[in-house]
Amino acid sequence: MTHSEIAVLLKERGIRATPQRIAVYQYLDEHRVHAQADTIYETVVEQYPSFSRTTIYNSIRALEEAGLIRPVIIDGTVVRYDANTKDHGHFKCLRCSKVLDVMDSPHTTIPPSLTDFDTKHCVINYYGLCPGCHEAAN
Amino acid sequence: MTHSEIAVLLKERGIRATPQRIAVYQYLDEHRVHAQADTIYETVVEQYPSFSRTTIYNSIRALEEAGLIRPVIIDGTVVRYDANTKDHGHFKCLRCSKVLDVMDSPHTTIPPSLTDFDTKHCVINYYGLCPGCHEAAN
DNA sequence: TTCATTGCAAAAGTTTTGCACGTGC
DNA sequence: GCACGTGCAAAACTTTTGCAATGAA
Repeated sequence: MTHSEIAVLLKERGIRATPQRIAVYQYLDEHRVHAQADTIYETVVEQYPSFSRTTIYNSIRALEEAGLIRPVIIDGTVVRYDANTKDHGHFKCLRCSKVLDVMDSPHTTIPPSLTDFDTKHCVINYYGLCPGCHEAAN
Repeated sequence: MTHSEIAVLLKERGIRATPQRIAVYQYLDEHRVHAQADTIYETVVEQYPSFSRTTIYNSIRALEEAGLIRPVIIDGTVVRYDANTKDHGHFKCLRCSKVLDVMDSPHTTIPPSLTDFDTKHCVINYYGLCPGCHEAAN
């Protein structure tokens, strides 16, 4: 996606299209690796040397509130981000720590115990060994 | 559970029964609130004033490796712990941040895209408003 | 007795905050 | 032009590490 296409997207969602927000969104859209804030920072700062970590966090929050990116909570202690906003699950390899998308995770129904709750969404995380690590472990 | 019952449990699982580990396990067993490390610390330090934060983290790791407690990853940036080791899901209220057990979450099957993976386990997290917060929001 | 565990202090890693300056619309 | 966003520095918060002293088995 070009900068101007992303700018249109941001304005459609009601947020200002600053170069920093565009760079963060572009990074996440092109690198589907579920990066954490500091990884995004290290890449985009090469392009915009004045970029600060504060701005990464600000931009992430703005994009998240606008519904353009989603947090991926699968690893204690860090929040990763994903530009894939379709409902999907994640797999985390317990050996190499890679986080992969699981696009065909089952559609779950709301369990009876949550009938009085206003459940907005549901996420499924899988943990185990990826094919490469599984082989290496033998 | 008494201290000596917990001591037996720890030894059965092959780890030393120190007073600190017993206190951490007892806290988690009695307070099913999915506490994070520092919350456990603040409570048990009243009982054992010499208790340090390092020991909380050490004890948690030992109990987790022994399979007596489980991490609950539902909230970015912090790891919570649960003495309920039966397979179950969690619900997080987006307003009051409370984390509740969901004992009747569906049993999910491994999706086709993970057939070459060695999937050890799977967790389901629900996000939304709890009954109290849902009512308060109207 | 012996080796695992504890507790202190210090550091590392991630995220937040306050405030002056800059900029998109 | 004005409100919103950025960038710096400093702080807050969670977790990890090194090491000497302690204690469970």
